[in-house]
Amino acid sequence: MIGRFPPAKQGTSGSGAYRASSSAAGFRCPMRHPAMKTDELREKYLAFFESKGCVRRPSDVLVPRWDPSVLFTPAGMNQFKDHFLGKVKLEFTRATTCQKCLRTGDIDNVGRTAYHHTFFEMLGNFSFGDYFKRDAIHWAWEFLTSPKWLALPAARLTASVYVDDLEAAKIWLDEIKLPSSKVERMGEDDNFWPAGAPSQGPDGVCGPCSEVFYHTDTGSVEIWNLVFTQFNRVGNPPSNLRPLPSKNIDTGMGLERSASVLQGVDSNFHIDILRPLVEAAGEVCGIRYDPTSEHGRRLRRIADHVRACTFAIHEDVYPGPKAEKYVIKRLLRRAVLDGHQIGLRKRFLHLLVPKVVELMRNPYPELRETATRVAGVIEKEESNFFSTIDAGLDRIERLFRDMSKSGRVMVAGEEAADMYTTHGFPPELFETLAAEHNFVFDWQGYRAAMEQHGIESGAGTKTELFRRSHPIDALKKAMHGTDFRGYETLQTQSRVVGIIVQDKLCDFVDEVGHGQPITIVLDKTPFYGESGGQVGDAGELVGDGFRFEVIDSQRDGSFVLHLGHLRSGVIRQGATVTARVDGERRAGIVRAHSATHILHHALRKHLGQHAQQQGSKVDRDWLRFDFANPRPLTREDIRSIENNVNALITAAEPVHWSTMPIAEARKLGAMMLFGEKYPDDVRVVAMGDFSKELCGGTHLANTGQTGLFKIVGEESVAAGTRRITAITGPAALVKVQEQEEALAEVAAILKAPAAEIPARVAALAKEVRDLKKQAARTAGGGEVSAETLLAEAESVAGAKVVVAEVSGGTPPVMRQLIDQMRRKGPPTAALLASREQDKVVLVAGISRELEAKGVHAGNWVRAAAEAVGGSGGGRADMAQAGGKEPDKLPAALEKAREAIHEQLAHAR
RNA sequence: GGGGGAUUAGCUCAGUUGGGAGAGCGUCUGGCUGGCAGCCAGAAGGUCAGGGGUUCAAGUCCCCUAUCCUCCA
Repeated sequence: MIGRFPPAKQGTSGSGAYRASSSAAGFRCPMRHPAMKTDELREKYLAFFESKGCVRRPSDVLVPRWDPSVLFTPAGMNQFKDHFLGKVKLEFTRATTCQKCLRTGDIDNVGRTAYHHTFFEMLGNFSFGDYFKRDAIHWAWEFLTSPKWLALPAARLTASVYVDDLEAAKIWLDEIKLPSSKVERMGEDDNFWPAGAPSQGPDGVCGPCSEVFYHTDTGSVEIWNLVFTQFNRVGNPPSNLRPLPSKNIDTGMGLERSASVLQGVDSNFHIDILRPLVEAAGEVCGIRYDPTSEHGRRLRRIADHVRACTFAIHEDVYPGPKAEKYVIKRLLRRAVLDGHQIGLRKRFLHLLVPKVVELMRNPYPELRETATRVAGVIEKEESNFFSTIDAGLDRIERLFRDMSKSGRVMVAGEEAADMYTTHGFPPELFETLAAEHNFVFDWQGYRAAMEQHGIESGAGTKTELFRRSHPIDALKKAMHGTDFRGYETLQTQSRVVGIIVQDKLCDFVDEVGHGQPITIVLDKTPFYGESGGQVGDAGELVGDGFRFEVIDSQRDGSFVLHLGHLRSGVIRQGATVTARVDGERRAGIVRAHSATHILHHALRKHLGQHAQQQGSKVDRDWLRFDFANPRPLTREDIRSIENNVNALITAAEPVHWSTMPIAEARKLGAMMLFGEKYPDDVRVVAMGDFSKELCGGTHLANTGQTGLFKIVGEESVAAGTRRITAITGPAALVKVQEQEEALAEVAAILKAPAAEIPARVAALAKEVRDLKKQAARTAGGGEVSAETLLAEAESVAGAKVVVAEVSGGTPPVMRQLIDQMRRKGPPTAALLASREQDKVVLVAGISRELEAKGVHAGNWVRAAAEAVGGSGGGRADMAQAGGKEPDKLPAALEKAREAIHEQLAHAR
């Protein structure tokens, strides 16, 4: 895009208002007022569109777990997908946001160009069937040029429109009064969303767009993209663009780009919220930031990546081997590698986290709350990466030695690719090391090998880009959701508003004994749909002449889905039912859920505030809780955490809950997870004065109702994350009783009191070990010794020859005997054999002198083994064989004598 | 989701067509010795991740499982 227009010099004689400032490098045009801060730009934008009736919405999370089609939020419109698709009942029809985004498509350009980032912020305004092209264009123009807002000189601005979008062109020309030379018409590859959609697809919602450019003396910057989604594409051209009944506006204005224009700097990395970070990166790397140097590029990359990772880790996305976690790991390692190539040999990246937090504190004050943990996670990953490099260095040293030995001068691309894919060793570093040893590095071969690796890894599973439509969508248009009454009651009188069988809405079901569960939606319900880790309720729906058994409850948005089976009668749309939750089951779930909160508190008290929840699952008197901790818990840790939880249960602290605006909950210090997007009003569950958590789940009235809490497992789920499994109430009691029972059985077997069992078992284990050793020492050694065997030896050609059966001789014993004979005297050749059930074992050994003469123990023992239906082999001085016919052992020994005579006769 | 690799003494690791489980550091014992990883001698310590298979014979080859590392999507 850069440079598509000639510099906008029309109508000026190249002087006055456009004179580039010569004082500060990078300042291309003089500002009429002090350069606008990025924070101010962000706020002005949102305020401006609020004044146009848009609802100001907070940024969605960076990692939208609710949206399986993306790993990270890629654009401002992402949180409004369902709004655009008409899938939800709208609470507002126009909105404005500043959205944090992360994209890795252009990752290789980051640092090299002025405008590429992985992490960035996007200003946007959105219309869902409300205002359209005229307002969108007029407002964009007003915001950019009005003295009250950005006050950019109109002469510096141009627009582009889609070639067939006469409507947009007309607005720019006739209403905004841009000269026709400043309105460029572009094809579908540039000015259509999705790019190339009319001819290439995909089918679905699409539309032309219009971009606004700002021109400096050296080039132009695209600062705003207005997308007019007005068509539904159906099939191939021609006439495949059907007008949508409801037209939408989706706009995006890059915050960093726009700030760079307002601040008159030549790169996004030089605006007020980024340049200090780039310079801080220079500081921790011990160099001064020079924008034009190779190191300058590296510092910009470090700044970009550390910003991205800080936000992602803030939302609990730790570096790891899968999906979004892997993206973060790669970003971190790239940044660390840049530091390494600048010359750093120790951890440094984590030192930049405070700077990120400081520069972003106005829009994202919550970063402060996790800064320590974020820095810790980054430091850990840095240190892992350095270990990876160290381990790789050993391997590479070995490779270099081999290469020198064999006279090779080029590091093969395959070797480099193997070092990278198997051991994580970066090729850039490999190349540097190779150069130091005067080896050539084969980049071409490396790339080819990596491409091959990509093919072999396969495409994996393709993520579903568009969620398939669901019958629930029809309900979503009609009502906001199911009214959940399960906090106060376990039984309601409800009305059936939806019956879904195999993904289709039905009017009634009368088939009793159907296989697949069917789904019932009610207007109100006491059933808790699975969410927040708590499993769904079970129970029954009973109405006039029918009974429906609910085996599970799920949630879809704000709807509760009752899954189960019709047991009798006919269930109809509109029928009145008594919805009744299985109270005993729910009670167990509630005990486990409240215990989870108590456990969370105890973990943080005992291990430190970093031990934050990473995920949980709550079932009937059973819970699984994942939390951040760098090392396994000791038995003492577990014991004292368990004690702490049980003490808080015994204290019988009251449990209260209330709903309040999220800001108020934050003020109260309620524990919240930053990877979640919370509604405007949140539910806060408080226990005594020790725990306050945002939580939608169901809880006890008093912690004492938990009964007993018992930890039954502690394990690792990922680097830096541990998992505790625990049980509560009756289940905990049963478990303890079972263990008591098992212990009693063991005590009975040992005939020892329970308390003495450990000592008794230890003594038994030692005894077994000692007996085994003794047995090994005495086996076969009882009757025979090296001396007795030698005494019976015959002399052949100056050598002693021993061929004998050693009853009960195991291979180690026979080897030892042969060793003793060889050490004792003259050159000796010995072959010993023993029977072992239906097998024969043969061991042969010869003195070095005989080996030097060409006698071979392996050949010898093989010759003998053949006589007992086996084979064998080994080294020249010691070999081993086996056979399967013990009866023929005497013949084998005879054969052995012949064979050794033969060999000695031919000895050199 | 897929590819590659690892798992051997308390720790770091070696173990090469399948044939006697090793080194360095650490520990213990004895001796020598004024230093910063002091030196010498000796010893203890292993279900070669677990399970199955091939073989006369498996740390080594094949299959499965677990855990970890690593790359790709």
